[in-house]
Amino acid sequence: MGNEVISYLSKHIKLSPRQKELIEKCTIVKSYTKETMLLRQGNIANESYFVLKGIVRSYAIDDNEQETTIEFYPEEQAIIPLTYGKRIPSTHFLECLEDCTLIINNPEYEQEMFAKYPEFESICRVMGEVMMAQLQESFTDYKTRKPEERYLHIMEHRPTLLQRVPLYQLASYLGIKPESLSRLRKRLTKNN
Amino acid sequence: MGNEVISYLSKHIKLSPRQKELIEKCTIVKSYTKETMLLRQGNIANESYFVLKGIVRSYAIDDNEQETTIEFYPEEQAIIPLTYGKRIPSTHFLECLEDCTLIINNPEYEQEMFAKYPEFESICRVMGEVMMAQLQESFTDYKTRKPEERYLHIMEHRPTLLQRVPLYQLASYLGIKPESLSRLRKRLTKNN
DNA sequence: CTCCGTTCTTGACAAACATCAATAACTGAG
DNA sequence: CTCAGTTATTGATGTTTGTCAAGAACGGAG
Repeated sequence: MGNEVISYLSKHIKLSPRQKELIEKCTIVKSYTKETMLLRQGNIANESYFVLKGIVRSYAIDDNEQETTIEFYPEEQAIIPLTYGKRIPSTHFLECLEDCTLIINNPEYEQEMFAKYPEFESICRVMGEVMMAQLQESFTDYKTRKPEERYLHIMEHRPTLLQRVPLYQLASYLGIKPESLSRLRKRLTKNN
Repeated sequence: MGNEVISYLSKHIKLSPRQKELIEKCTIVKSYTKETMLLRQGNIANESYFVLKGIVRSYAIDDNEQETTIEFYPEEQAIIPLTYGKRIPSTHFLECLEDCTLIINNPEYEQEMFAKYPEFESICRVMGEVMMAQLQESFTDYKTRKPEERYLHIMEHRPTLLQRVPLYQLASYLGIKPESLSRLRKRLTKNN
């Protein structure tokens, strides 16, 4: 069951057999139905996740009631809420877009693990660095590309997203209104 | 000399006297003149930094030779390049916009520290989490706000930036062309 | 199958930004 | 002080997105 985490981590660091065993032993897995809210804006985020099956969306609602999609997390993605482990209210929602199977983690459990197995801290640090690099890369991408280019980039690199996610959510992810995404898509099909 | 790092870290975690001593002891400080390139696109990033004095700009140049400013790092900011500690070429430039005094770190030195003082790993992990939260917050801000709102946000929260940074660089940071920033500023002064 | 609510598309028009080109303001070297 | 190079502003014009409104397509409940 924890094999997916191991395969995820192995892409970034070498894990000893002992560490693999450790991870396998310590994962807590839960399942959620579609539309479940894992976290609401304003609540305290005391869990982090790793997606084994399904897809989770992170989004925020601003003062004008506008929804902004921060990220889609499909299989093999770690989700660490912005306010994870802090005592401040969350700025984001976390919603299951499909039935999901997730690995759950929380700060207390984490601390326990760190104390029991010091190597765990290195693993978490590396994992944090990986996520950081990914986040910074998407930010750079976002600033560098126009909405149309961002759409094409997704078409190329995450094509399954289009089948799994409603277009109005994709639009808010791209930073445009649904109407604009619709026209953008029309433009692209005409020019081919 | 390392006092600034301690004051920075103390904002986020409680440091024991021993840890403070440790940090003070282990910092390597260097100075650079204005316009020094700390890192070039395509090179390997084997240093991370903490700004004691001056301001550093991170930017990328895309296929169309367009410059995109990723971030400005003034005093009390940590700089960890996207590709830090990896063997892949950097996607970013790092440039001193003023004469700078920086604390230097590198992966080997880090590892040495981790081995010598295991508590150092916790400190680094927390620091990583803080940076991650900041990054995610700016990303959300960027997606949520229009260029004009982003400009006003900077006016309010980082007013000194306007005195220290050329407008064309600020424009690329806001995600618009210099001409548009110029008009935006004109609009704002007229309406007051 | 029908109906209702959600999601997606289309149209018309306004607002903001991009682009190209010219000029003005500023800065530092000599 | 003068000149050259960089940085900032302004103007004219086109493209893209936003907005408001209406209708089409889709999907699930009954």
